[in-house]
Amino acid sequence: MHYWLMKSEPDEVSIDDLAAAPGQSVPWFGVRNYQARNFMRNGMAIGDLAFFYHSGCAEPGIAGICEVCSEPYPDDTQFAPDSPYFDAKSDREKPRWWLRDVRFVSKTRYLPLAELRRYPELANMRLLARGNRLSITPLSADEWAFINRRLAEN
DNA sequence: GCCAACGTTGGC
DNA sequence: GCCAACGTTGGC
Repeated sequence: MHYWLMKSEPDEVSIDDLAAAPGQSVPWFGVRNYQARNFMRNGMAIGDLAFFYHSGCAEPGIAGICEVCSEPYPDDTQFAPDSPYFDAKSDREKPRWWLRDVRFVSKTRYLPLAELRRYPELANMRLLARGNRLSITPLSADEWAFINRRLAEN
């Protein structure tokens, strides 16, 4: 079992959108970074849990929890010329970009990035590393447990 | 294989 | 809107 943090722009897919989706699950489309792709394709397993993080908004932070619920498969948007995620260099024989489906688990209290930064226990968290831009990052079991305790407060 | 230029991410 | 940091591209 591994733990993850997955960023989504709430304008595109928010935690509420995930909860309202058919089957309460969505394909995690649009990842165009090899490291993040490798985490999804090779690092994840069905049943892994992830924090659902809102980024690119006024106050970024953790908004809920989701669960990996499919094996990896090619991201369709890479083949759609009218999609912002279209990749002309990918082809169906050998797709570049892979994704998994994630399913809604719960909505949490909103835990802002600024609060995450205040906890010394999270000093080594990948998300908080200087200049980090990865949209999918792993968490240690300790980090996962610590954040869950903070979420249970208030 | 190096590295400069460029485009993108994402917090502020 | 700004800009620091990063990943990718492509010329050499």
